[in-house]
Amino acid sequence: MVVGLKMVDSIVVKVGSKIFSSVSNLLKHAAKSKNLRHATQIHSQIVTSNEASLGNINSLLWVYAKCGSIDSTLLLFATTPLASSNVVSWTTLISQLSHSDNPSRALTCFNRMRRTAAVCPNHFTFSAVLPACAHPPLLSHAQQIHALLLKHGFHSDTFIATTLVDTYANCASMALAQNVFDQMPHRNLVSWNSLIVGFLKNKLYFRAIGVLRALLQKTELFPDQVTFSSVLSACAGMVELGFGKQLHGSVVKRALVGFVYVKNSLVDMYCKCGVFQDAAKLFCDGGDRDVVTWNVIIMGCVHGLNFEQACNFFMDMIREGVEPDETSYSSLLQVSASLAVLAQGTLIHGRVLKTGRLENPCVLSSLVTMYGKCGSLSDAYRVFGEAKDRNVVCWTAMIAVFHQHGCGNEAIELFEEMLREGVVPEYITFVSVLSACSHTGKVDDGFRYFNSMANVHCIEPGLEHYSCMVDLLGRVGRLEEAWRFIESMPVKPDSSVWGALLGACGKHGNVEMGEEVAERLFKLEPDNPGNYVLLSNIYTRHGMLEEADEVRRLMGINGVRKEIGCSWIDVKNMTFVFNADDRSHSRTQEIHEMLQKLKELIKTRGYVSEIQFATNSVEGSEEQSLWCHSEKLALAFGLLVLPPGSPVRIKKNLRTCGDCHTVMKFASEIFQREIIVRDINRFHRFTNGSCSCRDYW
DNA sequence: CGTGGTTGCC
Repeated sequence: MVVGLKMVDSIVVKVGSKIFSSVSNLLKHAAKSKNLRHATQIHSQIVTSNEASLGNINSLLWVYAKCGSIDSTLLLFATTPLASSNVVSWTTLISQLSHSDNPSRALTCFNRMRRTAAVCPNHFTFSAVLPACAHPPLLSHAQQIHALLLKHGFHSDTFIATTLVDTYANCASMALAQNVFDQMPHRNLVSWNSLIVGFLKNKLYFRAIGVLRALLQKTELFPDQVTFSSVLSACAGMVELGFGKQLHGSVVKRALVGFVYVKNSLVDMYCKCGVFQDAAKLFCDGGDRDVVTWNVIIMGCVHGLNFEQACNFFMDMIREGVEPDETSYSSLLQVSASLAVLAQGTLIHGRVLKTGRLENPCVLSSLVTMYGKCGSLSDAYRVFGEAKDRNVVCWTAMIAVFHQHGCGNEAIELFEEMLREGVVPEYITFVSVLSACSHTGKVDDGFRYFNSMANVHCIEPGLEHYSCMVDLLGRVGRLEEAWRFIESMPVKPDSSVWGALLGACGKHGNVEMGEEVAERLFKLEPDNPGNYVLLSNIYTRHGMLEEADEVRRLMGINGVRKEIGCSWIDVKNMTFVFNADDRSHSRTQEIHEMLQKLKELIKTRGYVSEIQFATNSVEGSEEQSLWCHSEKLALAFGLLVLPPGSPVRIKKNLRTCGDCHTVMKFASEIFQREIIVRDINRFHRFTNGSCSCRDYW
């Protein structure tokens, strides 16, 4: 805090209780406190007292850099001719620009320095400018600077060559990085670590481990905490528990577990490898923890679907006085989304706003997804629409939300808008877009987008995309084409691809193909009850009851059980859970009376029970078993206890059944209620007798 | 040179 500025012969300033008598001390203090106001005061004093020596100007440039004020730096530079002929001044400017939001200005400056000012770069200049090209689109600039530093003879400088390895790695050019590394006459541990980190950043985990092996075999160097936190991260990426445990041993032996970076990597490695107990043991070892340690363990819970435990850790974290950061909020939003608890999600949204964290792209995308998964399309779209910066993940999230809510056309329109805005789509974006095409029956558009993946966007389609295409063809009944499409795939079809085709066979009642596809699926995933149910339903619909029974027997032989249908509904602050055939609720009597009344009402309007959905029931009692489905029980309860006119929100653990879907449509009209059913993969919003999914799910 | 992170088909 500047208490007073007093001019004597030289500058004397009282800062707090300390007296500073030289410009250089003043500047040091300003740099340390990052006080921009203080710096500008010194600036004007330097100018008025004629102390604008090159040394002072360069120090001041450095202080402005510390304060992060690019405008001040540029102004000082422009108004001081002395600086424009000095390599230190230029280097300070370039370094600051390299680390700014728009690093390409550092390159412009670098070129101006050489061409216009004819100042020769030194090795500080090279290490300042290289980070400015550390992005894939700027690879050619990195190569130009590489050529230049070869000309200046700096390539054998260990520090510069290491910076170059890092730069090429950040340009996603590991071949070039490796080449520079191989030609280095001397390598220190930082050089080795840079190469490891490079492979790590480019997800070439196996190569990162390979570099560690070479480091151990070929050199006398000792890997340090940076080495270990990086290779552990590679193990986490590979889900390689065996080697990860070995590394843990080395970490203990070398007494590096006290470094919080190393510990965090270890905890994360155990979480990602699915051994949460080992992660928790390490987490609780009494050593240092920081916000990342907490985030890692919280994400570990989310990964293991232990949502309640994730919330408990989050509360412990706050109790221990650790301030949650963007990652913490993003994880908690994922919890709210997974549990579809809108109230909790909204609470976190408020907290995010209060702490000014909506700018963060991860938080933003998680928030959009949370509202989507909690059933509020309008809130998701509002958050998306009001966002300032939207990256491809955020767009992808919104596209997916539209799709989950049955708005396939809107999803596709949004994708087109995204392309018009110049946002580059990625792998997952196409999963949602192709699914949207499938659900809206847009076969030609689907193929156009599918082909554009490789041809326009350089994305190799994966199994997820192939499944979408099979679904796309299968849904509109082009089953033979779908089969041929599978045969033409360059990769081996997996259960998701065959599963899409079996679903289509079910929808279109193709017994022969269904049998053939189901046989493959029974081999690929004998434990998945869905395939048995689908085939059995195909048989039932064709009156092939013996064959249907045979499939049920096969299920028994293979020890596969159909998951019990379960629906739940929130009333005030209580959650009421209904299993199929549930008679445990105290108001069961009223619930069944309500259902009986509903059945009679809708029968007069043309409802015929769709008994093919009555699986697992004794012949003759199919209709009765249909009316004991969990979502119907939850609906009846909701109609009984919720105030008239308020929406009925039901969540279900499985796909909703066709008969229930029909009943919900009728009920929404008769009771003039909005009924929202979230099943395992989408939302059904019933209003006035129709569903948002347009009966296509 | 270093830990954690957002989005998905069915």
